[in-house]
Amino acid sequence: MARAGLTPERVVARGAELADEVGLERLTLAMVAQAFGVAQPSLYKHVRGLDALLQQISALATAELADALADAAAGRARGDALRAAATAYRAYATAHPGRYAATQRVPDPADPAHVAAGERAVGAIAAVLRGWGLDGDDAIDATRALRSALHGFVTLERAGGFGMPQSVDRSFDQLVAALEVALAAWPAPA
Amino acid sequence: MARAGLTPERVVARGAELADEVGLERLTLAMVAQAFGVAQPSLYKHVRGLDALLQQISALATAELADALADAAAGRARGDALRAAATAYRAYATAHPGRYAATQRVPDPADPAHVAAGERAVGAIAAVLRGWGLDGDDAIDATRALRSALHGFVTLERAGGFGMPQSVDRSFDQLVAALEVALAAWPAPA
DNA sequence: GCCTTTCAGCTATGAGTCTTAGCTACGTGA
DNA sequence: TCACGTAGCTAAGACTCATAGCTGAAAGGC
Repeated sequence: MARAGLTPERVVARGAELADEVGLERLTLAMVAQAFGVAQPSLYKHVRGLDALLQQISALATAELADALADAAAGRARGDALRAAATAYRAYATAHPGRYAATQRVPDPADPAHVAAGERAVGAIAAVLRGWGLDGDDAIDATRALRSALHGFVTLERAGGFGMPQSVDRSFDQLVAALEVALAAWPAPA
Repeated sequence: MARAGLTPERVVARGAELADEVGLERLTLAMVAQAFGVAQPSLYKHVRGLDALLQQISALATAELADALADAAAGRARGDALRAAATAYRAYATAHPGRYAATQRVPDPADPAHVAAGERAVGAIAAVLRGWGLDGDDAIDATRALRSALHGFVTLERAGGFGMPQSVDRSFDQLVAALEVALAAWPAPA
């Protein structure tokens, strides 16, 4: 029997594709194995198990998202950077729902690349805020607010939480515009 | 063998408690059955299956959350109502993580009580916004923004997404204050 | 060119999940 | 008191992840 030529990287990449297609929570080792035309236990030669596979998909996705955010914000400032990064964030979550869901897993401290990717992603958002001169605790608060708004919007959108027929695109534009208003006044008066 | 006295309501209630303890995604029928001292297939006399149980936990939780939001906002207006509702939202998600996760399931159109609970929850948030005189598409956009910010914050918080040591409580207060700023300027200028 | 070693992928197996089928005996209504 | 409905049971099947141990293809040393 000819070898299938599996590698950890290929298994993770295929797993990420399948997660985007069927949803992260429905991803199964049997599915990945079938995609390679291989018996399910064979995957254990390349991945420690389902949980490890999910964690590595998370690492991959976090790195991709960080890159997308950094690319979008590069060469822009203030409102332009905010809009570009927000749009890139939503676009990634929409194009790669399974991967995006995986990014919500906390990085394994034992995986330096994963931890670094997480820091790059948060850093890309924090960098956008630097245009408003925020630092210290204010920058932390604003970063958390921005992440919350974006994450909340894309997950609600994806989950079908916006039932009304009105344009979701318009709502997103308004959300981003509102964020800009809030940032201009940050920190908000008590 | 004495009957255990199961009912659909008791099964759902116990399921919700267990979901809060172990996490919604780890809730298992075997667990619920064990909590009642009953064989696992016995549950099928009261619940159509795991997915139906999760859906009914969702209905229960959505109703509870809607009540909590309505109670918090009752008798308050504008900033007071916003702060009270936001605090109640976060408190519910923190106290009942499993139930809160269940609220993200889209209501089954065939379950009118569930649909109504969802509308009550969204309506409670929309009612808060009425203090700012929003209506039409603006109200929809603002409701979606508010839901996104709150949902995003509590899910990131719960998932351990706020790794920095700075106070999460303070960040939440700042988020709510920023929402108030944004609402005062709604719709934000393009 | 041959032999050895490594290891990728295999089969077999076990524990756990949800789910259905069919039985039994408890509790209730007549 | 008796019959019926049904709550909860056991048994069984299809699926999951995971481990153990085998086999044969590929790669390296001489």
